[in-house]
Amino acid sequence: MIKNIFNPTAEESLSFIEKHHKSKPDKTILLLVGDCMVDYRGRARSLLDWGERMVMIKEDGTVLVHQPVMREPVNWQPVGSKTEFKINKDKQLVMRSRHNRPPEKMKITFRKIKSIIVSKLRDKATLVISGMETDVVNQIITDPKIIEDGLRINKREKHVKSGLIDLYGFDKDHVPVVIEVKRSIANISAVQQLRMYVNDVKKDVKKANVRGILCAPRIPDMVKKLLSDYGLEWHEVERQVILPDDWQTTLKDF
Amino acid sequence: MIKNIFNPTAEESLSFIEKHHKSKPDKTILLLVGDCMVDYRGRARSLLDWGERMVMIKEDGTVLVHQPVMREPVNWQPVGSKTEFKINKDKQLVMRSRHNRPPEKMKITFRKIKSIIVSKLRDKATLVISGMETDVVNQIITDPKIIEDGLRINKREKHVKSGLIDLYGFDKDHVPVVIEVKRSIANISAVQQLRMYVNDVKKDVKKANVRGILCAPRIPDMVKKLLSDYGLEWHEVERQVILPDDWQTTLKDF
DNA sequence: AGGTGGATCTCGCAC
DNA sequence: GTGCGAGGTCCACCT
Repeated sequence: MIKNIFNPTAEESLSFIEKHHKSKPDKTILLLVGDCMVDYRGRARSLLDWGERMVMIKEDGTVLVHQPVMREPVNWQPVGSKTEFKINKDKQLVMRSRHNRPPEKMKITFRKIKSIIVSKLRDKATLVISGMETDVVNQIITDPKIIEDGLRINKREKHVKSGLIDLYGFDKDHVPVVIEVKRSIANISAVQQLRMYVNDVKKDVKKANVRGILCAPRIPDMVKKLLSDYGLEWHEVERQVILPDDWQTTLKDF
Repeated sequence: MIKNIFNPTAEESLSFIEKHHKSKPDKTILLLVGDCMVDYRGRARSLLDWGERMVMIKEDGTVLVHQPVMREPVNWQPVGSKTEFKINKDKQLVMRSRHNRPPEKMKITFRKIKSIIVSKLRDKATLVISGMETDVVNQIITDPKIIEDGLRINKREKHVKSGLIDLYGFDKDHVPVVIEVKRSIANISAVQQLRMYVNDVKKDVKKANVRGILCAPRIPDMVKKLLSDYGLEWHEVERQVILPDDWQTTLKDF
């Protein structure tokens, strides 16, 4: 199902929306292309002056206002918002969207509407994704010798005073090992983080000898130097992406 | 300018896109509603099975794939991507988008197209927003007794070895004070950050007595406990939002 | 429901 | 260009 109207007046827009969207906003998406201004009040406040944008209302109540550039919507309302349409005293179409907890409201006033589309979208697929930090962590758990021979991983997400250790275990000489994993370039704050964790563990286990290893696909020289200064280690890991077997055929003809 | 076509075949879609979008992709946005699957390879990899979605190509090359729910696009390409359309051997419309540095590519295959819209969007407005961390920082500079009586702010964005101190000054007893400002909920890493800054200042000024205060609209009990453990202080600040004067009239009739 | 941390984060700013 | 931090972050996961 798809319905559309082009260059409608405000009144035509309102009756179109009431006919095709209002009774089932949770079953259809609505697209509006037009010249509008946007007022927002909630966690912050903003005002966006007149301009032509694409407005989308999704089935879950999400509202997105997209300018002609940028990945991010310039304004939006969160999942669970309720949206209503009216005609104001200047005969303009006005859209008001409300959200509770956190309280947020957005008002969009249209002075020209180029197009409205209402459509049902049948989509039950969920994204299958790979290549995230958790994948690297899982990879090390599955095969600890990626880091070094004799390493045994004991715990994932071990809580210490300063935060959460990604991986905790012992090396072949039974020395405690703290591993911090980063999915992209490691930075100085990762070093500080690792340093704190190692100190926490030293106190917890009452041992002076605790190793700390930073794992990342790339570790800049400055960071390596800092790690050396603190007696910490590092390991550059290949960020390999594992996909289900039946993907291979799909991907080869990219 | 706005052009549209409904329930086109793959061939009709291709010629419509070539006619209305291909020659000026940086001057028009393109909306596609249809049943598609998405392959993505780049910083990560993903596969999204068949389903009906809304695909948008913006003037800057950004591509967004939106499912019927969620604020975030399920797939996307960054600003600066180049997109091409073809018909595959199964007579399906295929969209390929490429990006350099970081290398990313996305392939969308359509098996049914419900609607295509091409439109020019004239929009020169930029968002006026308020409620940022700098506001709290400015507020403290303007009126330091918000934190405590006798406090004098000496420097904003003071550089130390570990980073950038938000606010630096002295209390009524001339003891150095380091203030770290967070605009939302303070977390454990903010404590570590403050702790390092205080240590850096202790070394710099060669004094054992340096105070550290964490300012945030909300500070969880666990974080407060950690601050106490380290001999640091905190101050929960009201996050006030400042708007230009001429907004008041616009906002009052929300 | 609230806390915690990752993200194909995105985006802006300073160096 | 690269690095760093904020965001109306969003979002999933866990307690």
